[in-house]
Amino acid sequence: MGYSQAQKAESRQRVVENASRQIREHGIGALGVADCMRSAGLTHGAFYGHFSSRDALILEALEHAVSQSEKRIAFHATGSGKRGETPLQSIVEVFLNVRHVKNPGNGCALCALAGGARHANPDVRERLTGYVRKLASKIAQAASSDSKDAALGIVATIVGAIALARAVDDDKLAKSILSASLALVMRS
Amino acid sequence: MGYSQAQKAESRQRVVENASRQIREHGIGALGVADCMRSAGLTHGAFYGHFSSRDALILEALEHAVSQSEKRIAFHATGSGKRGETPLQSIVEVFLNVRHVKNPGNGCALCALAGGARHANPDVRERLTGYVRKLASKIAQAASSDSKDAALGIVATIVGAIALARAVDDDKLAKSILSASLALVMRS
DNA sequence: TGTACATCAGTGAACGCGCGTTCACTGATGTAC
DNA sequence: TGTACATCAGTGAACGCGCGTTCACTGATGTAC
Repeated sequence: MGYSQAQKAESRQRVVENASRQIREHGIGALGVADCMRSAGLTHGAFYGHFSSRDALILEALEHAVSQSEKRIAFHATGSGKRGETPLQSIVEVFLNVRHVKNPGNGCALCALAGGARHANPDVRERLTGYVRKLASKIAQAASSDSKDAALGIVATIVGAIALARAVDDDKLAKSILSASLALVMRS
Repeated sequence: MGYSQAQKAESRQRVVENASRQIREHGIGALGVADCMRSAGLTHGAFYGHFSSRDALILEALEHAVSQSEKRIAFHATGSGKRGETPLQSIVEVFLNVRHVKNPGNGCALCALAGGARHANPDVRERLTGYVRKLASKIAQAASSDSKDAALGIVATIVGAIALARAVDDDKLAKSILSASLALVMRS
């Protein structure tokens, strides 16, 4: 039907963004070629004009999600949160809140994918590992007194709290998990 | 070829046990009907003589894994660990060790499945939610001074630490995650 | 500026494969006489 | 105790469906003259 080169770039962008949201929302395994093309207003046949394989899209979608998460953390790590909060509290509360639990598609890629990462491509694991390191480093920086290693414990608590809060079928329990985890992290 | 009733019960048991290991090792989505029958020395056609559907087996396999995990916790919660350890440390170290990270198939069902639970059946989520509550209660009991709510933070840290240590593609980083998480939990 | 044509983004049908499920069949088990 | 037969655990072929991938085709874009 005729499409300009600019439109192709936009299509591709839309597919990657939708896929990035979808892998966080429903998991990597749930990402279907036909689905993600349809959600971008295209038919599945056009897929291989944009990506060499489903795995290639997954890697791009992951990269999109992770780099978006990293940027968000870098922003909040400046301590530009509400007044009266420590930098550590400011950064931790970006993760440990009900909105984040309810919206995995726009949330932290690690929280959404950590549980299934060991069944994923080496490439996927590598990218997530890099993100773990960066996140720990930002948190160590915000806590200033802690070593980078100690920050890994905070990362683990955050990831576990979000995974559990999403797994559980009781909203009240989910909230308790969030607040208990926040308290545990801040008391350390 | 002729099989006794006793043999049928044994077959069923073998299938459930293998499936229980497999969902923890490779995820619920990776459990194939033909695979799990083959691993029990049978062909796929016999499956529906034992279970009404794949989902029914998944639920039984989960039940097997969870109740096994619960029993193990109940045992360690008696404080029968090594001398010189607090009951809390004794129970937490059942989870936070390298052997557990390397052997998901024999490990804690929650640590293995929490990440993917929100994509699972309501039945699966319900069973895991019950396990979260029981685990928190046992940990609160071991820590004695803490409220049951505070124990949820410890559960989150444990689940996150194991998920991360398994996700990451660097063994040294995995060990750091474990020790940092143990330190965080014990310092609380 | 206008015309001819090559390019290429997207379409939609088709292929191959794996997987959950069904089913007709087999043959030892174990009960009835 | 021995024989006849119904039961039923397990076999293996087949079905239907979804999904990743391929491909011949379409028609507007945008370049060459």
